[in-house]
Amino acid sequence: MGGRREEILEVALAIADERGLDGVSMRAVAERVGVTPMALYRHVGGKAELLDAMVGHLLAALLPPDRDRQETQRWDERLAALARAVRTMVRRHPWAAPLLFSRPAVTPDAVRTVDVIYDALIEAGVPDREVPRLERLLSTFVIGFAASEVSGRFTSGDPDPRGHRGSLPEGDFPAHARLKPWLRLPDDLATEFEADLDDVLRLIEAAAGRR
Amino acid sequence: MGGRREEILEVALAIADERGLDGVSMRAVAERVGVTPMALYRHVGGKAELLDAMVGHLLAALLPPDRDRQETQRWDERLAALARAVRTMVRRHPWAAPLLFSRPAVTPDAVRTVDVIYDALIEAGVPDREVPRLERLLSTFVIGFAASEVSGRFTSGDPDPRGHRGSLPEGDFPAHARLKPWLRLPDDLATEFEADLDDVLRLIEAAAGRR
DNA sequence: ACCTGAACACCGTTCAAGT
DNA sequence: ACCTGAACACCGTTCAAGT
Repeated sequence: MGGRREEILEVALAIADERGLDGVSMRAVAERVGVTPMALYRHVGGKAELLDAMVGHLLAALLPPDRDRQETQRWDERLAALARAVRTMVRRHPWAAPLLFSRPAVTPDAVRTVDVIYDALIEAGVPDREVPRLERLLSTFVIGFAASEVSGRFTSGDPDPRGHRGSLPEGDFPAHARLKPWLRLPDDLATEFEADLDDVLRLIEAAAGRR
Repeated sequence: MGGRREEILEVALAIADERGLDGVSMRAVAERVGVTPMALYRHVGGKAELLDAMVGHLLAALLPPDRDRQETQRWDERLAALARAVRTMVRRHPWAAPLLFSRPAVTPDAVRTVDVIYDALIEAGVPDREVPRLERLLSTFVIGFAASEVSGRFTSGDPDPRGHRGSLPEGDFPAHARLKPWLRLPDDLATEFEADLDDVLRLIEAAAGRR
Protein backbone atom coordinates (compact mmCIF):
# COMPACT_ATOMS: atom_id res chain seq x y z
CA MET A 1 0.00 0.00 0.00
CA GLY A 2 1.13 3.61 0.42
CA GLY A 3 2.01 4.06 -3.20
CA ARG A 4 3.00 6.89 -5.39
CA ARG A 5 -0.26 8.81 -5.00
CA GLU A 6 0.12 9.07 -1.22
CA GLU A 7 3.75 10.07 -1.62
CA ILE A 8 2.80 12.83 -4.07
CA LEU A 9 0.08 14.06 -1.70
CA GLU A 10 2.42 14.16 1.29
CA VAL A 11 5.06 16.05 -0.69
CA ALA A 12 2.46 18.55 -1.89
CA LEU A 13 1.23 19.13 1.68
CA ALA A 14 4.77 19.63 2.91
CA ILE A 15 5.56 22.17 0.20
CA ALA A 16 2.30 24.05 0.87
CA ASP A 17 3.14 24.30 4.58
CA GLU A 18 6.68 25.46 3.83
CA ARG A 19 6.22 27.78 0.88
CA GLY A 20 2.49 28.47 0.60
CA LEU A 21 0.01 27.59 -2.10
CA ASP A 22 2.03 29.29 -4.83
CA GLY A 23 4.93 27.02 -4.01
CA VAL A 24 2.87 23.98 -4.94
CA SER A 25 3.66 23.59 -8.62
CA MET A 26 3.58 20.31 -10.48
CA ARG A 27 7.22 20.88 -11.23
CA ALA A 28 8.20 21.51 -7.59
CA VAL A 29 6.26 18.46 -6.39
CA ALA A 30 7.79 16.30 -9.09
CA GLU A 31 11.30 17.42 -8.23
CA ARG A 32 10.83 16.52 -4.54
CA VAL A 33 9.32 13.16 -5.43
CA GLY A 34 12.36 12.59 -7.62
CA VAL A 35 10.59 12.30 -10.90
CA THR A 36 9.69 14.22 -14.05
CA PRO A 37 6.63 16.56 -13.87
CA MET A 38 4.81 14.44 -16.43
CA ALA A 39 5.12 11.32 -14.28
CA LEU A 40 2.68 12.88 -11.79
CA TYR A 41 -0.16 12.74 -14.28
CA ARG A 42 -0.30 8.94 -14.03
CA HIS A 43 -1.35 9.33 -10.41
CA VAL A 44 -3.23 12.60 -9.98
CA GLY A 45 -5.19 13.73 -12.99
CA GLY A 46 -3.92 17.28 -12.77
CA LYS A 47 -3.23 20.15 -10.45
CA ALA A 48 -6.87 20.85 -9.56
CA GLU A 49 -7.36 17.26 -8.44
CA LEU A 50 -4.17 17.44 -6.41
CA LEU A 51 -5.43 20.54 -4.57
CA ASP A 52 -8.77 18.82 -3.91
CA ALA A 53 -6.95 15.85 -2.45
CA MET A 54 -4.89 18.14 -0.21
CA VAL A 55 -8.02 19.75 1.26
CA GLY A 56 -9.60 16.33 1.58
CA HIS A 57 -6.63 15.17 3.62
CA LEU A 58 -7.09 18.03 6.11
CA LEU A 59 -10.83 17.50 6.37
CA ALA A 60 -10.29 13.82 7.10
CA ALA A 61 -8.33 14.74 10.22
CA LEU A 62 -10.97 17.14 11.50
CA LEU A 63 -13.21 14.73 13.39
CA PRO A 64 -12.00 12.68 16.35
CA PRO A 65 -11.73 9.03 15.34
CA ASP A 66 -13.81 7.73 18.24
CA ARG A 67 -17.52 8.15 17.67
CA ASP A 68 -18.44 7.68 21.32
CA ARG A 69 -16.94 10.92 22.49
CA GLN A 70 -19.60 12.77 20.59
CA GLU A 71 -22.41 11.43 22.72
CA THR A 72 -20.87 12.67 25.94
CA GLN A 73 -21.00 16.34 24.99
CA ARG A 74 -23.91 18.73 24.60
CA TRP A 75 -24.77 19.89 21.06
CA ASP A 76 -23.27 23.33 21.60
CA GLU A 77 -20.04 21.89 23.00
CA ARG A 78 -19.75 19.60 19.98
CA LEU A 79 -20.27 22.46 17.53
CA ALA A 80 -17.82 24.69 19.40
CA ALA A 81 -15.19 21.93 19.43
CA LEU A 82 -15.58 21.41 15.70
CA ALA A 83 -15.41 25.15 15.02
CA ARG A 84 -12.21 25.44 17.06
CA ALA A 85 -10.75 22.48 15.19
CA VAL A 86 -11.41 24.24 11.88
CA ARG A 87 -9.78 27.44 13.09
CA THR A 88 -6.75 25.55 14.35
CA MET A 89 -6.48 23.66 11.08
CA VAL A 90 -6.57 26.85 9.00
CA ARG A 91 -4.03 28.58 11.25
CA ARG A 92 -1.75 25.59 10.85
CA HIS A 93 -2.31 25.39 7.08
CA PRO A 94 -3.19 28.91 5.87
CA TRP A 95 -3.01 27.83 2.24
CA ALA A 96 -6.20 25.84 2.78
CA ALA A 97 -8.35 28.92 3.48
CA PRO A 98 -9.09 29.97 -0.11
CA LEU A 99 -9.62 26.34 -1.14
CA LEU A 100 -12.26 25.75 1.54
CA PHE A 101 -14.46 28.34 -0.16
CA SER A 102 -14.15 26.91 -3.62
CA ARG A 103 -15.27 23.31 -3.43
CA PRO A 104 -18.48 21.82 -2.01
CA ALA A 105 -18.19 19.15 0.64
CA VAL A 106 -18.64 16.01 -1.42
CA THR A 107 -15.92 13.68 -0.20
CA PRO A 108 -17.00 11.11 2.41
CA ASP A 109 -14.97 12.86 5.12
CA ALA A 110 -16.53 16.23 4.35
CA VAL A 111 -20.04 14.80 4.30
CA ARG A 112 -19.40 13.04 7.60
CA THR A 113 -18.41 16.40 9.12
CA VAL A 114 -21.61 18.00 7.84
CA ASP A 115 -23.57 15.07 9.23
CA VAL A 116 -22.11 15.71 12.67
CA ILE A 117 -23.22 19.35 12.44
CA TYR A 118 -26.71 18.38 11.25
CA ASP A 119 -26.97 16.00 14.19
CA ALA A 120 -26.03 18.69 16.69
CA LEU A 121 -28.50 21.16 15.17
CA ILE A 122 -31.30 18.58 15.34
CA GLU A 123 -30.45 17.91 18.98
CA ALA A 124 -30.55 21.65 19.61
CA GLY A 125 -34.17 21.60 18.55
CA VAL A 126 -33.77 23.34 15.20
CA PRO A 127 -36.68 22.38 12.92
CA ASP A 128 -35.56 19.95 10.19
CA ARG A 129 -36.46 22.46 7.50
CA GLU A 130 -33.99 25.00 8.93
CA VAL A 131 -31.07 22.66 9.69
CA PRO A 132 -29.28 22.88 6.32
CA ARG A 133 -29.51 26.67 6.26
CA LEU A 134 -28.07 27.00 9.76
CA GLU A 135 -25.32 24.55 8.93
CA ARG A 136 -24.33 26.77 6.00
CA LEU A 137 -24.57 29.89 8.18
CA LEU A 138 -22.36 28.36 10.85
CA SER A 139 -19.75 26.94 8.49
CA THR A 140 -19.66 30.15 6.45
CA PHE A 141 -18.89 32.10 9.59
CA VAL A 142 -16.27 29.66 10.89
CA ILE A 143 -14.42 29.30 7.58
CA GLY A 144 -14.78 33.03 6.93
CA PHE A 145 -13.35 33.96 10.32
CA ALA A 146 -10.39 31.63 9.93
CA ALA A 147 -9.75 32.80 6.37
CA SER A 148 -9.93 36.47 7.39
CA GLU A 149 -7.56 35.85 10.27
CA VAL A 150 -4.82 34.13 8.29
CA SER A 151 -5.12 36.28 5.19
CA GLY A 152 -4.81 39.56 7.05
CA ARG A 153 -8.30 40.92 6.44
CA PHE A 154 -8.72 41.55 10.17
CA THR A 155 -5.50 43.48 10.59
CA SER A 156 -5.55 47.25 10.78
CA GLY A 157 -9.10 48.41 10.09
CA ASP A 158 -7.94 51.52 11.87
CA PRO A 159 -7.90 54.41 9.35
CA ASP A 160 -4.29 55.17 10.07
CA PRO A 161 -2.15 52.90 7.93
CA ARG A 162 1.48 53.59 7.09
CA GLY A 163 0.14 54.24 3.62
CA HIS A 164 0.36 56.74 0.81
CA ARG A 165 -0.13 60.40 1.66
CA GLY A 166 -0.10 60.44 5.46
CA SER A 167 -3.09 59.13 7.37
CA LEU A 168 -6.68 59.37 6.24
CA PRO A 169 -8.67 62.49 7.19
CA GLU A 170 -10.12 61.46 10.52
CA GLY A 171 -12.92 64.00 10.44
CA ASP A 172 -14.64 62.13 7.64
CA PHE A 173 -15.06 59.05 9.79
CA PRO A 174 -16.97 60.08 12.91
CA ALA A 175 -17.72 56.55 14.12
CA HIS A 176 -14.04 55.65 13.89
CA ALA A 177 -13.20 58.74 15.92
CA ARG A 178 -15.68 57.82 18.64
CA LEU A 179 -14.53 54.20 18.76
CA LYS A 180 -10.84 55.02 18.79
CA PRO A 181 -10.17 53.35 22.18
CA TRP A 182 -11.63 50.08 20.88
CA LEU A 183 -10.15 49.92 17.41
CA ARG A 184 -6.89 48.19 18.19
CA LEU A 185 -7.09 44.56 17.19
CA PRO A 186 -6.16 42.12 19.97
CA ASP A 187 -2.94 40.19 19.31
CA ASP A 188 -4.67 36.89 19.73
CA LEU A 189 -8.06 36.52 18.10
CA ALA A 190 -9.00 33.45 20.15
CA THR A 191 -11.10 35.53 22.54
CA GLU A 192 -12.97 37.21 19.71
CA PHE A 193 -13.56 33.84 18.08
CA GLU A 194 -15.06 32.49 21.31
CA ALA A 195 -17.34 35.51 21.69
CA ASP A 196 -18.52 35.19 18.09
CA LEU A 197 -19.07 31.48 18.49
CA ASP A 198 -21.11 32.14 21.59
CA ASP A 199 -23.28 34.63 19.70
CA VAL A 200 -23.79 32.29 16.76
CA LEU A 201 -24.72 29.38 19.05
CA ARG A 202 -27.28 31.65 20.74
CA LEU A 203 -28.59 32.50 17.27
CA ILE A 204 -29.09 28.77 16.71
CA GLU A 205 -30.82 28.44 20.06
CA ALA A 206 -33.16 31.26 19.12
CA ALA A 207 -33.97 29.56 15.82
CA ALA A 208 -34.67 26.36 17.73
CA GLY A 209 -36.96 28.27 20.07
CA ARG A 210 -39.07 29.46 17.13
CA ARG A 211 -39.95 25.86 16.08
CA MET B 1 -7.39 63.77 -16.25
CA GLY B 2 -8.39 60.17 -16.83
CA GLY B 3 -4.94 59.07 -17.74
CA ARG B 4 -3.19 55.81 -18.35
CA ARG B 5 -3.73 54.44 -14.86
CA GLU B 6 -7.52 54.68 -15.13
CA GLU B 7 -7.39 53.13 -18.57
CA ILE B 8 -5.33 50.20 -17.28
CA LEU B 9 -7.74 49.73 -14.38
CA GLU B 10 -10.80 49.72 -16.63
CA VAL B 11 -9.21 47.22 -19.00
CA ALA B 12 -8.26 44.96 -16.08
CA LEU B 13 -11.83 45.10 -14.72
CA ALA B 14 -13.26 44.29 -18.14
CA ILE B 15 -10.96 41.30 -18.58
CA ALA B 16 -11.77 40.01 -15.08
CA ASP B 17 -15.50 40.20 -15.80
CA GLU B 18 -15.06 38.45 -19.14
CA ARG B 19 -12.45 35.80 -18.41
CA GLY B 20 -12.14 35.61 -14.63
CA LEU B 21 -9.24 36.44 -12.35
CA ASP B 22 -6.85 34.10 -14.15
CA GLY B 23 -7.45 36.03 -17.33
CA VAL B 24 -6.01 39.16 -15.76
CA SER B 25 -2.34 38.90 -16.63
CA MET B 26 -0.06 41.86 -17.08
CA ARG B 27 0.48 40.67 -20.63
CA ALA B 28 -3.24 40.45 -21.43
CA VAL B 29 -3.94 43.87 -19.93
CA ALA B 30 -1.02 45.40 -21.82
CA GLU B 31 -2.15 43.91 -25.11
CA ARG B 32 -5.66 45.39 -24.70
CA VAL B 33 -4.26 48.75 -23.70
CA GLY B 34 -2.12 48.57 -26.82
CA VAL B 35 1.23 48.67 -25.16
CA THR B 36 4.12 46.46 -24.04
CA PRO B 37 3.72 44.63 -20.68
CA MET B 38 6.63 46.61 -19.23
CA ALA B 39 4.91 49.90 -19.95
CA LEU B 40 2.32 49.07 -17.27
CA TYR B 41 4.91 49.25 -14.52
CA ARG B 42 5.20 53.03 -14.94
CA HIS B 43 1.59 53.31 -13.77
CA VAL B 44 0.74 50.44 -11.45
CA GLY B 45 3.70 49.19 -9.45
CA GLY B 46 2.94 45.55 -10.12
CA LYS B 47 0.21 42.97 -10.36
CA ALA B 48 -0.65 42.93 -6.64
CA GLU B 49 -1.21 46.68 -6.67
CA LEU B 50 -3.38 46.35 -9.77
CA LEU B 51 -5.59 43.76 -8.03
CA ASP B 52 -5.87 46.01 -4.97
CA ALA B 53 -6.97 48.88 -7.19
CA MET B 54 -9.58 46.67 -8.85
CA VAL B 55 -11.14 45.75 -5.50
CA GLY B 56 -10.93 49.38 -4.42
CA HIS B 57 -12.89 50.38 -7.50
CA LEU B 58 -15.72 48.01 -6.57
CA LEU B 59 -15.77 49.12 -2.95
CA ALA B 60 -15.99 52.75 -4.00
CA ALA B 61 -19.29 52.02 -5.76
CA LEU B 62 -20.78 50.24 -2.76
CA LEU B 63 -22.21 53.19 -0.87
CA PRO B 64 -24.92 55.43 -2.29
CA PRO B 65 -23.43 58.84 -3.17
CA ASP B 66 -26.02 60.84 -1.24
CA ARG B 67 -25.32 60.88 2.45
CA ASP B 68 -28.84 62.03 3.40
CA ARG B 69 -30.49 58.78 2.43
CA GLN B 70 -28.75 57.09 5.30
CA GLU B 71 -30.54 59.12 7.91
CA THR B 72 -33.99 58.17 6.63
CA GLN B 73 -33.52 54.45 7.31
CA ARG B 74 -33.39 52.49 10.53
CA TRP B 75 -30.02 50.96 11.48
CA ASP B 76 -31.10 47.45 10.52
CA GLU B 77 -32.41 48.61 7.15
CA ARG B 78 -29.12 50.35 6.46
CA LEU B 79 -27.08 47.25 7.34
CA ALA B 80 -29.37 45.01 5.29
CA ALA B 81 -29.10 47.34 2.28
CA LEU B 82 -25.33 47.35 2.52
CA ALA B 83 -25.19 43.56 2.88
CA ARG B 84 -27.40 43.12 -0.20
CA ALA B 85 -25.18 45.52 -2.12
CA VAL B 86 -22.11 43.43 -1.27
CA ARG B 87 -23.84 40.22 -2.37
CA THR B 88 -24.97 41.84 -5.64
CA MET B 89 -21.48 43.15 -6.25
CA VAL B 90 -19.86 39.74 -5.74
CA ARG B 91 -22.45 38.01 -7.92
CA ARG B 92 -21.71 40.53 -10.65
CA HIS B 93 -17.93 40.26 -10.20
CA PRO B 94 -17.20 36.78 -8.83
CA TRP B 95 -13.46 37.27 -9.25
CA ALA B 96 -13.59 39.77 -6.37
CA ALA B 97 -14.62 37.16 -3.78
CA PRO B 98 -11.18 35.71 -2.96
CA LEU B 99 -9.63 39.18 -2.99
CA LEU B 100 -12.09 40.52 -0.40
CA PHE B 101 -10.68 38.04 2.10
CA SER B 102 -7.07 38.88 1.53
CA ARG B 103 -6.70 42.61 2.10
CA PRO B 104 -7.78 44.73 5.06
CA ALA B 105 -10.02 47.72 4.45
CA VAL B 106 -7.50 50.53 4.35
CA THR B 107 -8.51 52.61 1.34
CA PRO B 108 -10.66 55.67 2.08
CA ASP B 109 -13.68 54.08 0.41
CA ALA B 110 -13.33 50.89 2.42
CA VAL B 111 -12.92 52.79 5.68
CA ARG B 112 -15.98 54.88 4.84
CA THR B 113 -17.99 51.67 4.42
CA VAL B 114 -16.80 50.37 7.78
CA ASP B 115 -17.67 53.74 9.32
CA VAL B 116 -21.24 53.41 8.05
CA ILE B 117 -21.48 49.97 9.67
CA TYR B 118 -20.02 51.26 12.95
CA ASP B 119 -22.57 54.07 12.94
CA ALA B 120 -25.46 51.67 12.46
CA LEU B 121 -24.21 49.38 15.23
CA ILE B 122 -23.90 52.32 17.59
CA GLU B 123 -27.43 53.41 16.75
CA ALA B 124 -28.58 49.84 17.40
CA GLY B 125 -27.35 50.26 20.95
CA VAL B 126 -24.31 48.01 20.76
CA PRO B 127 -21.78 49.03 23.43
CA ASP B 128 -18.80 50.84 21.91
CA ARG B 129 -16.45 48.11 23.11
CA GLU B 130 -18.34 45.49 21.08
CA VAL B 131 -18.87 47.46 17.87
CA PRO B 132 -15.65 46.49 16.05
CA ARG B 133 -16.13 42.82 16.86
CA LEU B 134 -19.71 42.79 15.56
CA GLU B 135 -18.65 44.68 12.44
CA ARG B 136 -16.12 41.93 11.75
CA LEU B 137 -18.72 39.24 12.49
CA LEU B 138 -21.24 40.81 10.13
CA SER B 139 -18.80 41.47 7.29
CA THR B 140 -17.25 38.02 7.65
CA PHE B 141 -20.66 36.46 7.24
CA VAL B 142 -21.71 38.67 4.31
CA ILE B 143 -18.48 38.26 2.36
CA GLY B 144 -18.35 34.57 3.25
CA PHE B 145 -21.89 33.96 2.05
CA ALA B 146 -21.30 35.75 -1.23
CA ALA B 147 -17.98 33.99 -1.76
CA SER B 148 -19.50 30.58 -1.01
CA GLU B 149 -22.35 31.28 -3.39
CA VAL B 150 -20.27 32.27 -6.41
CA SER B 151 -17.49 29.75 -5.84
CA GLY B 152 -19.81 26.77 -5.64
CA ARG B 153 -19.26 25.85 -1.98
CA PHE B 154 -23.04 25.85 -1.40
CA THR B 155 -23.88 23.58 -4.31
CA SER B 156 -24.63 19.91 -3.70
CA GLY B 157 -23.96 19.20 -0.03
CA ASP B 158 -26.26 16.26 -0.67
CA PRO B 159 -24.20 13.06 -0.35
CA ASP B 160 -25.26 11.90 -3.79
CA PRO B 161 -23.01 13.61 -6.31
CA ARG B 162 -22.45 12.34 -9.83
CA GLY B 163 -19.06 11.39 -8.53
CA HIS B 164 -16.62 8.53 -8.50
CA ARG B 165 -17.88 5.10 -7.52
CA GLY B 166 -21.64 5.56 -7.33
CA SER B 167 -23.17 7.49 -4.45
CA LEU B 168 -21.88 7.55 -0.91
CA PRO B 169 -23.20 4.94 1.53
CA GLU B 170 -26.28 6.62 2.91
CA GLY B 171 -26.41 4.50 6.05
CA ASP B 172 -23.28 6.17 7.40
CA PHE B 173 -24.95 9.59 7.43
CA PRO B 174 -28.08 9.31 9.57
CA ALA B 175 -28.73 13.06 9.80
CA HIS B 176 -28.53 13.39 6.03
CA ALA B 177 -31.01 10.54 5.68
CA ARG B 178 -33.47 12.18 8.07
CA LEU B 179 -33.14 15.59 6.40
CA LYS B 180 -33.42 14.26 2.87
CA PRO B 181 -36.57 16.29 2.05
CA TRP B 182 -34.73 19.51 2.97
CA LEU B 183 -31.34 18.94 1.42
CA ARG B 184 -32.01 20.27 -2.04
CA LEU B 185 -30.47 23.70 -2.42
CA PRO B 186 -32.91 26.37 -3.65
CA ASP B 187 -32.12 27.70 -7.11
CA ASP B 188 -31.98 31.26 -5.88
CA LEU B 189 -30.19 31.85 -2.63
CA ALA B 190 -31.73 35.28 -2.10
CA THR B 191 -34.31 33.91 0.32
CA GLU B 192 -31.67 32.12 2.37
CA PHE B 193 -29.55 35.26 2.42
CA GLU B 194 -32.48 37.28 3.76
CA ALA B 195 -33.20 34.69 6.48
CA ASP B 196 -29.53 34.64 7.51
CA LEU B 197 -29.38 38.41 7.51
CA ASP B 198 -32.45 38.52 9.70
CA ASP B 199 -30.84 36.13 12.16
CA VAL B 200 -27.58 38.05 12.27
CA LEU B 201 -29.39 41.36 12.82
CA ARG B 202 -31.27 39.75 15.71
CA LEU B 203 -27.91 38.61 17.05
CA ILE B 204 -26.79 42.24 16.97
CA GLU B 205 -29.99 43.32 18.71
CA ALA B 206 -29.35 40.75 21.42
CA ALA B 207 -25.80 42.04 21.89
CA ALA B 208 -27.22 45.56 22.15
CA GLY B 209 -29.72 44.36 24.76
CA ARG B 210 -26.88 43.05 26.94
CA ARG B 211 -25.30 46.52 27.26
C1' DA C 1 8.40 61.10 -19.01
C1' DC C 2 7.16 57.18 -21.28
C1' DC C 3 7.86 53.09 -23.89
C1' DT C 4 10.42 48.92 -26.12
C1' DG C 5 13.27 44.44 -26.66
C1' DA C 6 15.47 40.93 -24.92
C1' DA C 7 16.06 38.06 -21.28
C1' DC C 8 15.40 35.37 -16.76
C1' DA C 9 13.17 32.19 -14.19
C1' DC C 10 9.21 30.25 -13.98
C1' DC C 11 4.06 27.88 -15.06
C1' DG C 12 0.36 23.48 -16.54
C1' DT C 13 -0.23 20.26 -19.90
C1' DT C 14 0.01 17.41 -24.51
C1' DC C 15 2.19 14.14 -27.21
C1' DA C 16 5.28 10.74 -28.92
C1' DA C 17 8.68 7.84 -27.40
C1' DG C 18 11.09 4.78 -24.48
C1' DT C 19 11.49 0.35 -21.02
C1' DA D 1 2.48 -0.02 -16.10
C1' DC D 2 5.33 3.68 -15.49
C1' DC D 3 8.44 7.21 -16.79
C1' DT D 4 11.16 10.63 -19.95
C1' DG D 5 12.24 14.56 -23.39
C1' DA D 6 10.94 17.93 -26.07
C1' DA D 7 7.70 21.17 -26.99
C1' DC D 8 3.63 24.55 -26.68
C1' DA D 9 1.60 28.36 -24.91
C1' DC D 10 1.83 30.83 -21.26
C1' DC D 11 3.42 33.70 -16.50
C1' DG D 12 5.64 38.34 -13.53
C1' DT D 13 9.43 41.09 -13.47
C1' DT D 14 14.38 43.19 -14.17
C1' DC D 15 17.43 45.72 -16.83
C1' DA D 16 19.49 48.36 -20.39
C1' DA D 17 18.27 50.94 -24.15
C1' DG D 18 15.72 54.00 -26.94
C1' DT D 19 12.88 58.76 -27.94
